[in-house]
Amino acid sequence: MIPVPDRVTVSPRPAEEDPLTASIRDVAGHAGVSVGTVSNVLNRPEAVSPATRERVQAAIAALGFVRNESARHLRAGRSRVIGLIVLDIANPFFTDLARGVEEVANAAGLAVILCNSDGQPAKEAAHLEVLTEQRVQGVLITPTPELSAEIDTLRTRGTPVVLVDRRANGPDQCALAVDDVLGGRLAADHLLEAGHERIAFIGGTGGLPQLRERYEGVVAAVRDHTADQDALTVLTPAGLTVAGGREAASRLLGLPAGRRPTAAICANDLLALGVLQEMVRQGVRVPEEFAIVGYDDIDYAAAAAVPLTSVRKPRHELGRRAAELLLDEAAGGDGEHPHVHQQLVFSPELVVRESSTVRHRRAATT
Amino acid sequence: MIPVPDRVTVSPRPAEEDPLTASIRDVAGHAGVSVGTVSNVLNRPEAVSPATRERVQAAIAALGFVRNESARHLRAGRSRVIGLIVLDIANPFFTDLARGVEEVANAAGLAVILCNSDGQPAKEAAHLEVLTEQRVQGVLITPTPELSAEIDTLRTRGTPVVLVDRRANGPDQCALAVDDVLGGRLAADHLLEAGHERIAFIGGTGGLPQLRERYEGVVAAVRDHTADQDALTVLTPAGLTVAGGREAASRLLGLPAGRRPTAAICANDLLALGVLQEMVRQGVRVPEEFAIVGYDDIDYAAAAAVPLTSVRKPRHELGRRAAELLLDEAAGGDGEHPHVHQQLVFSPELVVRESSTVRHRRAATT
DNA sequence: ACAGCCAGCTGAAACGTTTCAGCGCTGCCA
DNA sequence: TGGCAGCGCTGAAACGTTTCAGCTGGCTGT
Repeated sequence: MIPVPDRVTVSPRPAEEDPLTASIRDVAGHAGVSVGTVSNVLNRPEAVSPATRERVQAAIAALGFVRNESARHLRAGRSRVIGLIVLDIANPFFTDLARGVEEVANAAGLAVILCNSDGQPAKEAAHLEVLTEQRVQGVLITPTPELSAEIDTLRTRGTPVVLVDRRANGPDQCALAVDDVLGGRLAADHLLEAGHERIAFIGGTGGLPQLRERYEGVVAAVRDHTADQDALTVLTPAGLTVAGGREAASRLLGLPAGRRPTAAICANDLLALGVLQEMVRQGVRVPEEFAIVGYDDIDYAAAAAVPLTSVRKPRHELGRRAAELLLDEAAGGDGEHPHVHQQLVFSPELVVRESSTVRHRRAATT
Repeated sequence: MIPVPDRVTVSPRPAEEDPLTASIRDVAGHAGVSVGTVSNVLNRPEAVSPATRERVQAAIAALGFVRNESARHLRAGRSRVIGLIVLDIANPFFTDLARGVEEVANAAGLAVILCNSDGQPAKEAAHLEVLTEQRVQGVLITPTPELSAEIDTLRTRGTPVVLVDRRANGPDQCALAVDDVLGGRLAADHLLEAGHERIAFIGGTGGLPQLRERYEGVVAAVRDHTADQDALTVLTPAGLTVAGGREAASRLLGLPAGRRPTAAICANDLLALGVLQEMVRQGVRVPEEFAIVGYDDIDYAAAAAVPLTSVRKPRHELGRRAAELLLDEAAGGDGEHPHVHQQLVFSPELVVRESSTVRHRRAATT
């Protein structure tokens, strides 16, 4: 025998409406309708008669009611948030990318949780954990070198994950990459054609696949051009930062003049800025005595001591398209067609500025 | 007569555990305990016997269970997210600030939703609305010029709002500001003492209070130094960006040589970089023919064509302290003392580099 | 006149947690 | 030996939504 209360009072909160956090129930009470009707006004206004609708809207305004997303999400099963994990929030490449993501997400009514992994797998994992707890609709990530198990875990839970500036391992996931082999080749060809015979690649050969690709492109171009084994010097900086570039440059300057490269290709623009800064500080004239090519073409590349030649990536577009793919995957397609995983590869383009050209061939700055 | 079902089945989900989204109930079933016990393992592990605890933890691992933050928040009444709204995500000043915020928030187990208002009140309002719906624990904001009504609304709801890089209107709220009058004065004094008699202030006199303060500091310093009414020229750039700086510089160069300033104080470093870039492009030597002082001392200031003299603000520290104040306010104090609203004012400091000094007085670059 | 239908609304279940009253058991003390 | 405290656990309410079956009353068509 199940005991049944003879009368159930459904008003645990005081009749007095609490202005701090009015709920849909308070609105219903205030407007003299049921909670279901208030919900309809919010989500399917056309299903409610104009008179009632106005009454409810007046109550909403009077009480300052704002939907509780957590409750909404709990019931509806899907949240209105996406996550974005980048490698270095201080790198303008990623803020430009983030801007593109935010534009698309906001237009779709979604909030973006922007996380910074600083290239550390532990931080990345911690952020993924938080995003999982938040049950985000999807995650955009520029991952650390090893694709972590956490990413797969998230995907098996059914949360879409789109890789950004990184190739997918297989066809079962969306990814947006840039053809960095081409990028490296463009940079090297440019320097080799200008007559440089010894080139440095600053960025190392391991670590991030994006960097390895750039290195491979450089190697291929150099090999096509010369048989000299010493034509290419590789330096691995401490970090992909301005400071890392400065330190690499001073190492270059420590080489005996005969073996010292006359130009450097840097794995990103921050490194290039650091190299430039150190060269100028040591009295080395750029580009006359030393040419520099950067990568990413961040806005500061054009504003540098000597405007930097750089390999441009469509960072804003990368962000926008990534967000669009994520939303499409999260929605299961666009209504007509089911979602199909795409692996997009963008082509970079070389932007020639003064840092790699003799003054009389000076290019117009952007 | 209320109809009563003769038997209520409480198992709407299949007995088969769904690996996609195991709930606390699935874990309880798997471990042979009640949901309350699972919750205790998660939140008060010391209240559960070791044997049971291990059994539950094994079930959690086996099912890949991850807490649902929405449900947790709904019940507990407080979310584990804070919001940060900045004026320009592309400005490194704000990313450094964001980094400081994230450090503190992550250490406290909170996620940060980073929003970009782009200086537009409408975007700011939209972001505040989303953050309200998310029931964030608090909001850090560098607001657009007019403190919007939405901010007050949020505060009356009981959500802490801390103003960042902005003075509070009254003592009833936390705010962290920088003494920008002092900053403007430092910059102007530096140039005046170096012998400059005509100075430009690039940044306008209205708009953001931070900029107005910088302007006031400059005005005060100039007035202390000379009675010449024409000693100060004010330019209002289209935006606080590199492009805005370039455009302002070309306007300066359009002035008749006799009235043209010999130095500029820029309201931020992006403007200063733009001015520098345009000057160099037009063949004006910096600092010999034209001196430049920036503001914020972002990392790129030191890496510029001519390393920029700039007014340094403690951006990382600003972010950290802001987050700490917000957390303290959200927690209602530190346990011993109740929260007291604080209005912190940081002092900026002038970092002299080459852009404002003749070469032989060259300062060491950072 | 009556069946049938529809628009417009109500009321309750369900989402996944946390919290808390309460229950049974063990061991201690009087 | 009986009472009682405390440990470890259970079970259900509650958080604020959305969703959906179902109710009511007015209108239409025959």
